[in-house]
Amino acid sequence: MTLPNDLTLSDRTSDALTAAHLYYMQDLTMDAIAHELHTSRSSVSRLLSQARASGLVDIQIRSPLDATSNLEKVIFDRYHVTAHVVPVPDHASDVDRLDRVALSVARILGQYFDSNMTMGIAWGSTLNAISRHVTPKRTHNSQIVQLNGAGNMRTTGLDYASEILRRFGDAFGAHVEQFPVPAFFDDPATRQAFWRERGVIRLLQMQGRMDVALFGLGSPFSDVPSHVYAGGYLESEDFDALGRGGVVGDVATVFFRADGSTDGIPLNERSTGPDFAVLRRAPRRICVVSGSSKLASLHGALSARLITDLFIDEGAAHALCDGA
Amino acid sequence: MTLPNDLTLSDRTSDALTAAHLYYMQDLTMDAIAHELHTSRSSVSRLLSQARASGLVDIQIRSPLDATSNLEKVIFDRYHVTAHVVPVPDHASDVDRLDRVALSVARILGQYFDSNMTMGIAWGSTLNAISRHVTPKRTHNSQIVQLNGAGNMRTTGLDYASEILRRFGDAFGAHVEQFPVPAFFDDPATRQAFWRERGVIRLLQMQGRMDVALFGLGSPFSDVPSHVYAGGYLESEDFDALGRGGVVGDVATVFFRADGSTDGIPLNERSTGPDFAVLRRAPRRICVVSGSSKLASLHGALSARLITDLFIDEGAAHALCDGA
DNA sequence: AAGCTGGCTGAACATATGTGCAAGGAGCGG
DNA sequence: CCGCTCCTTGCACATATGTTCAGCCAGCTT
Repeated sequence: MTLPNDLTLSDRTSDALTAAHLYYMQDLTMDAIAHELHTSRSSVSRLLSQARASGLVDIQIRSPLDATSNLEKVIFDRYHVTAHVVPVPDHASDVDRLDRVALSVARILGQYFDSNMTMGIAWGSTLNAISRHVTPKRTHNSQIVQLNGAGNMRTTGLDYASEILRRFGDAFGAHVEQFPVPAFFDDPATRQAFWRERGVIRLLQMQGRMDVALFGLGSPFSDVPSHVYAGGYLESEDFDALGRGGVVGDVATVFFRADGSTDGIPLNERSTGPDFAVLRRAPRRICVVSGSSKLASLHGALSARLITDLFIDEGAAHALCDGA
Repeated sequence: MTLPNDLTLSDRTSDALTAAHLYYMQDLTMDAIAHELHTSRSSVSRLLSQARASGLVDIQIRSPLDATSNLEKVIFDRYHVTAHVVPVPDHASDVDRLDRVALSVARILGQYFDSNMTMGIAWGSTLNAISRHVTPKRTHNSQIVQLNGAGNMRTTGLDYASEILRRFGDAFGAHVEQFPVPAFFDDPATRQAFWRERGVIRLLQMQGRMDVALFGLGSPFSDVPSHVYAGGYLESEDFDALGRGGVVGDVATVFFRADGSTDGIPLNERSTGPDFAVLRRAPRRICVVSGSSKLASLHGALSARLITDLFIDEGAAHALCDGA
């Protein structure tokens, strides 16, 4: 029994690691582990929880060809996008769907993000849900950058967006770069002026260097409007203009039509989200969708080639495949 | 006995995959999953067992720096070998140790072996124990090749060795190449003759192309003699000769001294195991050791530079570090 | 068709695991 | 030194999971 307390790791983490090894690699019962670690069974249970929650234990599903993979294959063939279909029962509510897709994304995200990488992150109910579950993974010299501003007439949006960003930053040990601007400027000229600020330029350059982008979809005219549309960011006249312009959705507050085009949509001139050309520079662009109400929006985003990896609930995936 | 799963996946496997996803990715309880899959909770329990046993679910421990890693670091610094120290309680019996180390190796082996690879495998109690637990992993165009013959005066050894090989082959979907010769020829000349046979040459060439070699250690003069020394492979005169020659152990029935040298050991002329020069050609050479009685043998194997990756129980690891 | 076999199922039971809670201990500021 | 907070622990109980067993069904033989 050596007790040398080494500088690197706390006793607790070390015990958690040993416990995890004994439990997952050697199939001991918690009782047996408790005995080996000279502690109580409950403590072992807690150690293991911690080990899982802190990402010490990494559980993956190796999917050779599963039920959902038929859908995944169809989607790939049709849209050239790597799909991850999340099984969800038909009767699940929209909130359920969102939560369950988000949990799956949160669990798997570590496989996409690593040291020395930059990840761009949007905000909204989808990202919020994901952020609450991200499985931690230690990385070095990596960065999280906010894709679009979150302020509006009533709030700076900092509380909401920065909380989301912070959760990702904590989980990956990454530096977080916030974007403290409103979601939309009132005047396009203000935006242009801002965009000449050195601090802003630095952030935009960072967006240009993204390795991974993570975003949900906005869907203005569906039964379940997204955060942007319900949060007081848009005036009713803006809303009307979107309708007239044939807009079907947005990614990071940049709006697009069914064919994926963004030109001539006035609101985009005032938006702080990244031009799609910038977004498309990221080699991996992960889009998370739950609920069939976002289908029109999804079609648009696919046309705009915004997506390389799609996480989607089973129902919506079916709708996507059947629909077109 | 047939493994039909090609394009279509059996319902059962498909369900297992879905269940695994729901259980491990979405944290549903088995009860909830049973409900979604329209089956009973017990069936879900069984599905999940199957999913784990068949390698559909892959659980890894991401070890940043754990308790055992002190030892691992010391071993690396001193011997330039990547060590995996398996935690085992001090009071564990030798059988326990072997089993637990073997289980750990079996679980992690899939990380070393992949499609289009060739793995060389020895036989003995260690390999036998490992073979009983290998976690399956689907690979293509990969091969398992037997390192040394297993026959002796009484038996062809095929039952024993081929059973071990078969288990690995099944687990990885790999082609198995057996080596149907005795462990030791009676006359060196017979061996030389055999080695000119085309079939044997093919097998030896295969050994020369190994990507991974997996072996335990023999230890002739310890309290717990290894399979080779107790199985009727050696005459007592052979045994005496080993003692006089300063032999401390063997790998795949090729004997070596404390300094790692093999020259001038008569028995090696009759052995069917691979020359160490051949063995060392494999980029990864995984040695599995349990129990401190193999320490002398281990030192010799380290001197001979036979090992790149070492799996060892905690007690033996301590002894290794304290000893020298 | 009857009889057999082997594999699968869910109910009931046996274990194993998760959690609320009260108690104890370390750190800290009076 | 006290009294406070915050964190940890193990117990006891509540849940969740694993396993046994009898019954069922499909496929096959007679």
